[in-house]
Formats: sequence, C-alpha cells, structure tokens
Amino acid sequence: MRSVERKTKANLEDIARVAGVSKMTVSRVLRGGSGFSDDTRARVRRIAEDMGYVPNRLAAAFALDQASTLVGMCVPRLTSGLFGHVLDGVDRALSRLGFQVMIGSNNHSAEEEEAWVRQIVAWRPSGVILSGRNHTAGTVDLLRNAGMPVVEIWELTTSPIDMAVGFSHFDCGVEIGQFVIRRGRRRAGFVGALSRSDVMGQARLQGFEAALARAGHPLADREVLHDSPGFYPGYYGLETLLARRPDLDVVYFHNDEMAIGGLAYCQSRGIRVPDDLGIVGWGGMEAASVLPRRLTTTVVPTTAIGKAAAEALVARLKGEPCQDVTVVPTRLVPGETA
Amino acid sequence: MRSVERKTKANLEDIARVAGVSKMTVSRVLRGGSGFSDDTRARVRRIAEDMGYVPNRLAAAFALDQASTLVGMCVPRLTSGLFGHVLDGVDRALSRLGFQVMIGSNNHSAEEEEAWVRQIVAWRPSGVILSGRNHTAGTVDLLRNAGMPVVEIWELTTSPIDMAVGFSHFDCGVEIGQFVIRRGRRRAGFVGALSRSDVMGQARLQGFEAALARAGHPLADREVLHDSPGFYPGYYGLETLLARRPDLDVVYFHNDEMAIGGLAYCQSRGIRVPDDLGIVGWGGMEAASVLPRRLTTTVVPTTAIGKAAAEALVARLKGEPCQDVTVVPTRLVPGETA
DNA sequence: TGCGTCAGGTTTACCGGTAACGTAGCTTAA
DNA sequence: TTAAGCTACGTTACCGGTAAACCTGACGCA
Repeated sequence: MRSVERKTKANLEDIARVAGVSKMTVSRVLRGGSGFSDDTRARVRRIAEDMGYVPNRLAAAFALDQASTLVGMCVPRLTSGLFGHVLDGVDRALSRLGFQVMIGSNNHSAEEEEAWVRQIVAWRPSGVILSGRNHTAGTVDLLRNAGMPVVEIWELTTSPIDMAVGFSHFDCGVEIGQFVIRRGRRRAGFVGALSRSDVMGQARLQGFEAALARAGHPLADREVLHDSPGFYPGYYGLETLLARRPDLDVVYFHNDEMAIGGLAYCQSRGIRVPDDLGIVGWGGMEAASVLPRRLTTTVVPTTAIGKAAAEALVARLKGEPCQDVTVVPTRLVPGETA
Repeated sequence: MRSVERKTKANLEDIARVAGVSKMTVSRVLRGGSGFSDDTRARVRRIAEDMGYVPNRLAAAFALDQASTLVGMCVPRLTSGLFGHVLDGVDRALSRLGFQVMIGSNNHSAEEEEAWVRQIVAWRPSGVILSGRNHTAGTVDLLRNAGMPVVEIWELTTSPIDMAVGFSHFDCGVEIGQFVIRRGRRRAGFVGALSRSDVMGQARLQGFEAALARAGHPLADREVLHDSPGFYPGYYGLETLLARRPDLDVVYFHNDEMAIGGLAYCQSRGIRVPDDLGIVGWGGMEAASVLPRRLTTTVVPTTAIGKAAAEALVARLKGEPCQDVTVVPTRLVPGETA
C-alpha cells in the first residue's frame, strides 16, 4: 500500500462493492448505458450519490487516448476587453457541450505561445484555439504532430494550421484609409503600441498606409509607443505626435482604448473633434459608442468569432464537414469623430 | 491490440527501447532527476527530442493522485473588464509556476457555479478559485470533500470555505455614501442591474443606503434593470430614474461602465456634472480616469487580487503558512463628477 | 430434447506514468 | 579481507477508468 493516508474519495470499485456488482457495470450505469435491470440502475445510482462519487476524468481521459473534453485557448492579452468577449463566446459554446477551457496568454509573443502550446498539448486536449497566424515552427510542428483540431482566430490566414476564423486586419486599415480620404482628410497620422510584436495591429497600419498612398496622400507621421495599448498611451501618444506634426487632420489609433485616450487629450487641449482633428479607433468597444461623440471605428464581432471558433472545433471533432477558413466580417461605424 | 490505427506519439517506453534503458530511467532523466551517467542523460534527452516526445500529463497526474497542476477559476462574467484583469493576475502568477488555468463563468448564479465545480473537481485540480461568497451547499460539500485549496475572491467572507482574498462591497457603498454626504448631496439615487443575482452589487447598494440613512438623508430612489451592467443600461437607467425623480442631486451606479453611460446621458441632455448632478461609479475602469471629467469611483486592485489569490493557493499547496483571509484594500478616487 | 437468443451482467487487458524497492558492480575504510 | 556504501540503473505494482470479449441462466421454439 503506497499511500499512508486513507483515501477519502469513493471510486467505481467502492460503489461496485457496496452495490454487489462489478465496477464495469457501475461505469456503464453512470454513463447512461443500457443492458441492466431498472433495479440495478437505480441501486447503483443511489449508492454513487450517497457515497458522493466524483468521477475521475483524469483516469477516463487517460484510458481513452482520444477525447478529453479539454480545449486550450491562447489570447494575446487577457486584459483586453475584446478578447474577454471572444473568450466568453468560446466558453459559452464549449461549456454547454461539456468541454473545459484552459486559457493562456502570450503577450503577442510567438515564443510565449509555443511555451504555452507545449504545456497544453501534454494534457492531450480535444483541440486548441490560437490567436493570430504568427506562430513559431515549433508550435506548428507540435500541433500538427498532435493531430488535434486547431482553430486560429482573429486574423485570417489563407493557409491555416488546420482551421481559421476571423477577418483581415489589413483590410480594416484599408477601409479606414479610404474612409478618411473620402471625408476629405489629407494629412493622416497613426498612434500605436507594441509595434514589434503585435503583427495584427501592424497589418492594420499597413492597410491604412496602403490606402492613403494609393489616394496620393501618404501617411504623414506615426507615433508608436513601447507600451501596451491603453488609454494613457493613446493620450500621450497623440500629444507627442501633434507636437511634431500640429497640422495633422486625422489620426488613426491602434484601437478604441487608445482612441478614447486621444479624444480625452483633444478635450483637454480644446482641440475640436472632428472639426480640427479626426479621430478613428478600432475594435468596437462598447464604451466607444456612448461617448459624447460616437467614435468612428471598426466594430469586430468578438463573441461571434469565439462562437464560430468553438463550433468549427466541435464540428471537426465530430467528423462533420466544416470549412477551413471562416470569414467573420467587421463593420466600419462612421461615428462622429471623423 | 485495441487501437487499429498506429499510434503516432512516442512514449517513455519507446524512448527507453531506443536508448537501451528502462522506461523508469527515461522518466527520471526527463524530469531532471539524478543518479545516472552523463552519457545516459544526454542520450535519453537527445532521443526524446528526436522522437518528438510530448509527455502525457494526463497519465502523470493520474498516476499521482496528488498535484495535477490544473487550477480552476470561475468568474461571474468573462466580458467584464475587471475580471479580465483578475484573470490576468491569476494566470500570470500560476502559469509562471507551471500551472494551467481552467476557466468558467457562472453569470452570477450559484447553481451554474455548482455545475461548473462539479465538472472541474472531476479533473482533480490542484485548487479552485471562485468569485464571491455565495455558493450552494452542494458546491461547498463538493469542495470540502475534495480537500483541495479553495480561494474565494472579490467579496470577503469571514468564514471562507478555505481561503478568501478580497474586500467588502458593503464598505465600498458605505464609503461612497459618506463621501456624497460630505460633498453636500442630499437626494441620492442608485442605478443598478441584475439585482437578484449579483449579491455583491447589492451589498454595495446596501452599504450606500446604510450610510445615507445614518446621515439622515436616505436613498431617494433606485432604478434596477434586469440586464447585464453595461453602458446602455447606465444611459437608459439614468433616464428612467430622472424621469421619476428630476430632483436627485447624485446618482451611484452599479459600476463604472454604467456610470459612463449615465455621464453620456447627462451630456446629451445638457445636465451639468457635477453641478446639476453628481455621478459616482464603482470598479476603477481605466477608461473612467481619462474621461473629460475624471469619474468619481472606487478603484479595485483587480490584478493584485488575482495575484494574491494565486499566491495563497500555491502557499497552501506547498504547505506554507498562509492567512485564511486576505484583505486587499480598495481606494475611493474623488474624481470630478461628484 | 437440444439449440439459439437475449438480457444482464463479469472478466481481462490495457492506457502511460510514477514511487518504492531491488540489485549488480565497484569503491572504500576498518 | 570484508562488510558497508555508493552509483547507476532495473522491476514491480499500482492509479481509476474503459472497450472488447466473454459468461450465464432463462426462455422460446423446432
């Protein structure tokens, strides 16, 4: 006997002993199988209940090298309001079906993501949901080799590891670029954050720049802070940018949080929005829509993305047909700040 | 041989065979044990690497009925910005130590929480973190019986299931009540949401009412919406409340999101804040601090709570001494809206 | 009477890892 | 010289659940 301390929890064998049947019978009864009398079923159920039986999913998942009902999900930052909604969409859809979601965050770093994937794969999950399409070779190897469903969300990719659900960040930038040109803006700036690692934010900037250049009014200046994209970086980023280029007539921000910071700066300096300066965000924070002036931004269907990712994953698990790439359209909301 | 399809993944035995040692030696080498030659160590490590060995934590956790490095965490809503920060605090602290966090949300329902706990306990996690102190008897039984560390966060309780980290919501309300009285407000209202289930929001209201009553200026009116606490409910909640009681001179909101909605309503109707009406929130959203007028609110140290909860859990796991109840103080930020 | 069938089970053989204990060969100190 | 000790491993016996195969008595039926 290895463990000295008495075991506190009943297992199938304990129930079997008390019920006078084999542990296999108990297992099948508790999993709702058929092939035993009503009396046996009732007795086993009652005894399991009385003994406070808690199934051991570790043992079950281990016994069946397949299906563990564990799903891993990794996002860049847990503190982002947008990802909170994505997470919520995933969790609602999956928990309803009996899955458990294991989370992780990678701070926009592909290396941190790989470290997370390495841990998670060891738990033999049913599937994995990643954010973005920027992964290390090690991550891709690990996941392909594991042979489990993988859904890459948020940024689309034409060649997903397995499946992808999202939209094009580049196109978001293009759309905003075209929009500000149509509104007559000619000297555009950009305020962003974490340029090196946030590939998706960079893609938006590139799309924005491309559209402006095509229209003959290239990006005038940019200010990219080495900080996480929040309200204060937006505030001070705009301050810095305008100090260099007071003549800008519109500024595109990394996201809504930063744009709201920028709006606050304008308010504090008496800069009239959108008359003196246009402000554009990205993401579609709920807050952005009830500001004194409704923020011009791109609304991202966060919850829908989470839900679609979960559904794609489950469809693949069930062997149902499902498309590899699901495009979830974003929506430009004109607002009143540009 | 049960499985027809060839197994794709190498296990300890496969490595052992190739390396010409026993699987126990492989297990010990890979876990960094000692008691073998440098040659053996290097050979086993290289072969494991070459074969793309991914440890099976399911099997390891199952073998040792103890320590699974899985930790469950359940919050009321994943979409709340505040809980995103708590989650981040927990995840950062735990993932650094090699734990995996399994999430869940209960929508402020003790029954949903119990259903979640029932699922999670079956995975034999190292510990569980819950939000609030309102649990079903079944939840408490399940957790006590499982004998694992449990941390209740957010709302303090004097008799935790195991440990608690948080603050008193009632006291937050009292503090705000006393504050508005000191500022000369005499006709206070409240706008909230989800009254039945959000016990913590209710506690803040009760504290607020108690302080007002004690000062001789009891709460004049309240508007509680059956909706989740967001910007729009704040906007329309204030509209409804002021339609009934145009004479209010201050309104306490369920949280900052609702308060910002309320501010937006004031702005749209030309109600001067704080001259005509004081607005007070709760939570300390980052957004609230860069609004045109800094919101009067209670700042909650979200990340610190998550971190403290994780640390308490780990301390208990290690058998280190740790206090059962950790008070993490909130801070009233006067702001400019009341 | 003999045999097939079916309900209602039981038995067996793992899943992949780990703790506890065992052991061969060599060194070392009394 | 010899027992004790150390090094570097190997062996055994599980952990709790599950699939697959096997068993058994009762009944129907030719």
